[in-house]
Amino acid sequence: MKTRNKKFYITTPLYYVNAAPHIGHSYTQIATDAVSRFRRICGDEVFFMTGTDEHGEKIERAAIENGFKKGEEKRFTDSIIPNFKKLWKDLNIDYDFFIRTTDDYHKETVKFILDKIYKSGDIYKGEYDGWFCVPCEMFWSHTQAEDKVCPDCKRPLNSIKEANYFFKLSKYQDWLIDYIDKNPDFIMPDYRRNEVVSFLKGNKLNDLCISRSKKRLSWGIELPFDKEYVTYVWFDALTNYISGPGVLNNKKRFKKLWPAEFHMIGKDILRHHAVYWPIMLHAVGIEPPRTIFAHGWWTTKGEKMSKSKGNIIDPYYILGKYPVDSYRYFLLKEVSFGLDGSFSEEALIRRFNSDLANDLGNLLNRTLTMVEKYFASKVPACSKKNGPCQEAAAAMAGRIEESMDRLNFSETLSAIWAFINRSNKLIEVRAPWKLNKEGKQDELAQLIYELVEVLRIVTIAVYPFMPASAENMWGQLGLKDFAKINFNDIKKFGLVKSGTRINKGAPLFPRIKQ
RNA sequence: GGCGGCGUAGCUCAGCCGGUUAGAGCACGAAGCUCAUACCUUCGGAGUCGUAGGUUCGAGUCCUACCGCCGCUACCA
Repeated sequence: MKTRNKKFYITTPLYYVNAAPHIGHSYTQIATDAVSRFRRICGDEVFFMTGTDEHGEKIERAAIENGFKKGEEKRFTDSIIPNFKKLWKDLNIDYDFFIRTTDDYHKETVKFILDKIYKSGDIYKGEYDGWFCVPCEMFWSHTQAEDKVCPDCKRPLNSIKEANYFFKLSKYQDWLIDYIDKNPDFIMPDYRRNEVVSFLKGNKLNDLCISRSKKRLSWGIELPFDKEYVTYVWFDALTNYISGPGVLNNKKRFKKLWPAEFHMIGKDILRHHAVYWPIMLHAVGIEPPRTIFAHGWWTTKGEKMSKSKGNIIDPYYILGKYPVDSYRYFLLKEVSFGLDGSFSEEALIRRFNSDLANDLGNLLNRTLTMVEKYFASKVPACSKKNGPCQEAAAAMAGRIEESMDRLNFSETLSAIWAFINRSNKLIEVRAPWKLNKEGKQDELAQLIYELVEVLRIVTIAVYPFMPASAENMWGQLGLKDFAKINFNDIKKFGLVKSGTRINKGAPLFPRIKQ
């Protein structure tokens, strides 16, 4: 187990704001939020940063398409940001800091880093050699355009040679291979690390073109050493991870937060994070982040989601039909984090009904009903406060800590559900309705008290995944100070005071009829 | 083509260094119970563990070949 009560810096990618957020964006956010909430209730000082990537050709073009004039790109991105922020709010994403690559301190940081690398000699002027599609105004590399036609529009390409600035990736290739070898947790899951390693060992790295001529693109951060160019968007965007905490403008905070514990990303942008980014940092003498975790994609009916196929899942469509926590739960439970998953409403409903309604919701409901019927809505007193339930809770706590360190959310949830199901079984075995009939009040009180405690514990355990439902449960149990819940209280038994008046409400997760 | 991975019950998957009758969840069938959201609990069925060989006293578990599927093989966010 990693030590707790520490700072914990975690990031999501900066989302490109040329289109509306989709299921993939929401997946990264929800996963990151679950980790952050877990760490917070463990006592860590969490800094969860997310934000938006706003420079580059595609933004410039999207601005024009949306009726903005050249030079008004920032107004365009300003108009898009609220869509993202609103979705994060609706998904209960509790981030600490929102960074935009158009923020001044960020732009200054990018220039500072570029300047530093330029002066150290790792950026040099060379010649970019590739293809250009005039109608699309798009650059394509030789490997992208093997047929010499535009991969987008299929029209013939023009060969282009242009002076540009390059960053010496190649110089640090051996260093990176060695670093990954010595830090096996740097890239997770391991099958992704293997891919990166085999790529690094099998190819001589080409230097990275980090400039774009203003003749074609002006919407970007100007190179500090040449006014004729702006910065390549990836170089710009990656820098956010250090500009946000304040490498330039808040050195104290930066010093405390860096290195980041996790960069959460989708598998499609692993290369940039696992190769370019650590080399950029190394070139300026900053150590790499601890772990880059690349998660998988959601497919529908076996197909990758894409705009052209028209099979993209809109998070708002789901939120319009199902509770937010059913969506959060589904995404984190359905697959082992890292692998691809198959998304469908049927699967979501199945999970909801069997796990949330039948197992958890029903356990809460039946327990509260018994407190109501047998003890006039007040939690009964009990004499014995340790036993099998406590042991089971402690075992669960260990499994949660272990699996959360590996970001294996589905395993964490399985551990919690084993505890829930154990409790449903306990009710069958002890048959409280029988105890009641037979007038065995002490035994009945003991059992009901244990069940209330179990639910208190479960509430804390599910909180990182389903914060809204946890708050609801906490309230129904008649407990106070929800904001102060603490993971360590999972390991303690007997915290609920006898006499606490429960506050039974509507079923937590009403079954969805198909 | 090269490197890596996968192919186990209807579905989704677990099976670590090879060792008693191959597991889980969901789905399905039966019984029990009544505190509960037609819920919960118990029991049950079915799998030649991709194919063919090999190593071994013994192989989903190691080796070889083949079939099928997937990922990576750079500068596009």
